[in-house]
Amino acid sequence: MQNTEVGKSYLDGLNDIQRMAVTTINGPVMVIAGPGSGKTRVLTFRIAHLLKSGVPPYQILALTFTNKAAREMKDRIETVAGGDAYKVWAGTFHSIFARILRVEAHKIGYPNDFSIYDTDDSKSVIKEIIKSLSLDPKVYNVGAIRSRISSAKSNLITPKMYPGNEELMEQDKMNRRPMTFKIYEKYVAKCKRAGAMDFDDLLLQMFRLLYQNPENVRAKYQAQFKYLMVDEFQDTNFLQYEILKLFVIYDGSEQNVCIVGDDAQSIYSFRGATIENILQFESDFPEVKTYKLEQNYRSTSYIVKAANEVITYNEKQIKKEIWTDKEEGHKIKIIKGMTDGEEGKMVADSIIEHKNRHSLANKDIAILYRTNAQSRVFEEHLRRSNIAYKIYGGLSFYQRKEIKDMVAYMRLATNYKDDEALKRVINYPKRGIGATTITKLTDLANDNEVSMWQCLNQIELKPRAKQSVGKFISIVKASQEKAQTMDAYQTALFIAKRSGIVDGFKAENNIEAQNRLENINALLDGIQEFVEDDVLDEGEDINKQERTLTNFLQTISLMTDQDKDVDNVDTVTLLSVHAAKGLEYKAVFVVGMEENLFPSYMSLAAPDQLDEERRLFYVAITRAEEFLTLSYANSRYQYGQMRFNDPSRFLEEISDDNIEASISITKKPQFGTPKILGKFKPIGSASKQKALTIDPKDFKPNDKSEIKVGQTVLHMNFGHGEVLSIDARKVATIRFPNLHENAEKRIMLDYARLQIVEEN
DNA sequence: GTAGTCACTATTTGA
DNA sequence: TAGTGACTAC
Repeated sequence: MQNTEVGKSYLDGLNDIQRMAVTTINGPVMVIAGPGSGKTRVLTFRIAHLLKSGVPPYQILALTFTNKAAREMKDRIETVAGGDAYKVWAGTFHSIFARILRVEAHKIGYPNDFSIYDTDDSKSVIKEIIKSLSLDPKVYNVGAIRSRISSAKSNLITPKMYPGNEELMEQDKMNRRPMTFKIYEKYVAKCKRAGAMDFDDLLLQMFRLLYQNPENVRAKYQAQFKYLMVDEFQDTNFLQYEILKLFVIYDGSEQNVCIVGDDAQSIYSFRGATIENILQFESDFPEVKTYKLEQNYRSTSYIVKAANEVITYNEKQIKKEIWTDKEEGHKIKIIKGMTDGEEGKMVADSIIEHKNRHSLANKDIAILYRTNAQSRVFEEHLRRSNIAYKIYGGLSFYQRKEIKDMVAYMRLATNYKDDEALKRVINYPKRGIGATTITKLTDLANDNEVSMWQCLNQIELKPRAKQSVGKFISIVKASQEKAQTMDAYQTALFIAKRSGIVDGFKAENNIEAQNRLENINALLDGIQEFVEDDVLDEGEDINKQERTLTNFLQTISLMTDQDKDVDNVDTVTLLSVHAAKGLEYKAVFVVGMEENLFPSYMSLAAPDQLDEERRLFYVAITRAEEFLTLSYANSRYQYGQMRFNDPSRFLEEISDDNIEASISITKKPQFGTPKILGKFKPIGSASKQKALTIDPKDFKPNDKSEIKVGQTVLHMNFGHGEVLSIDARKVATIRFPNLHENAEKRIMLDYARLQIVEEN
């Protein structure tokens, strides 16, 4: 195809290197894209360019890591290319593969309606296995085993191969978990029996599907996907790369594959991502053309310089230096607090200052931290300063109990073998099926190596239990029938009623039940929307598959809370550095810049991991467009006790030229100062401060006997609240206006620490 | 079978 | 500290 035939206007906005990366569409291409270098632009324009060059959209496969990135890409392609751009196969690895597996799964022995097990489901399965093998659950830590299994899968090590791998076996022995291989074996068998795939399976089974079916499957998809693109390639693991190769490397392949990534932003090695893939790519595709995008369009020069300085401390890296032609801008600010509380206050104050002085909106501002647990202090001070904020991370909608319960019923309706779903709701709402019955059931299922559902009719039970089980069976059967005859919304509505979940909440009739009910309604609304989307037709996304219940379940299980629609409320954003990747803000606060925290203490021993922390810091600072503030505290509460940390080594890696002069870093820790925190604080100053902030040292809880109805009290976490009632068991209902609208909490006076602020 | 209590433990990131 | 899971008492 000649460029001249193609409308050129969209290429005009690109710099030379970007344009090369966009227009080199034949053969393998590698784009190393520094932060803010227009990576997404290149990807989308490249796809647009393919389309305009006459490539049919369904021949293009673009893989990303997050739904958000995929959606953004799709939206932008449509703007640039229009037409049937939505037919491009763009999505996350997991969602694209799930989509293919829905069609092909039966060829590798799974039902096409397979369930998708989330992390909780996997853990629950593993837990049961550990128990059944009579292993000590303290030694055999569920989380550790799960990640062990996950990484085995990601490296294509099957349960059969595992015991033969000396390195793995040796590691397990050292960790006193020599039976890990056995758990792995049972885990895989159990998931298979349940007709379920976990997240890793979506990749692994995709690989198996292609690998084992060279003629009738692999060839088909090789022929279909003529142009492949992978975003954030540095985050791919071994398995993902192997799948990519199955798509691209074969006799007669044109090898039109383009990977985009930045080794300096590789921050997911803990979950199996390996930079090796980038190096490997160069040797697997010797013809590769490499383009380095080094011009940064995002940040002002002090920030760019600081980023470059920091990253040079890492030894392993693809040589590159980002640069900008933007003005120098503002130097980087460093804030130091005595305590984490003070750090929070200072950051909140600084945010106000930024807003006033530089007329920034809330949404221009983000607070980035290493661990989600750090968000609390900042929430508190933002709330006190009346700054609207939102937090990424934490419990997402689909992780709420009532939602998971509903989803479990829906899963059973589409895949009766789904043991995890069955266990979740067999006695929910309570219908008198107790531990004894469930144990019998699991034992029988395990002994016969079938799903629990298949045993339901066969276990011998006392009449009462039998009746209860019968009730459950009839609910599920009825739901299954509905699922086959009605649409997803009708089915869900039916389940909500027939299961008794809705009635249960209605009967409870308190605020919490009310909330849960609302959540269920929100879920139902969501399903309805999902169903009706179909009617709109000429839709936008490729996930416009049939609007079945199965597909709805798939969509939500692959969704994360970062996929929540970003509503247009003007709020400050609080999020972990990991979650911030790919985002940008005018003003960024990177907080908790302390040794043992950032870098995390888990990383200090291993140089590799320390490098990853540094890349993480690199990602953090390059999120900032104009203002970058780094903060730390001399002491902070961690795990319920006061800890003292040195300022982060990363702070010293930025040269003074780029840092605002007024504050210099205390290089030596000052252990002496905060030792006797709060003990001798004059009483007068306490009341003055308390309206703005709760410092632990100003918090003087009253005895539970003094708490009375009508008082205004102060709670360390929830702030001010009004005591509405106290019942006989000394449980107080307190309304905390600061939490969210009319949030009422039931607080046990025996345990809570409350300070009386006003008598009434 | 359930609710309530107690003790323990985990402390990183997330699809 | 807070969240969870096991245990105990009804």
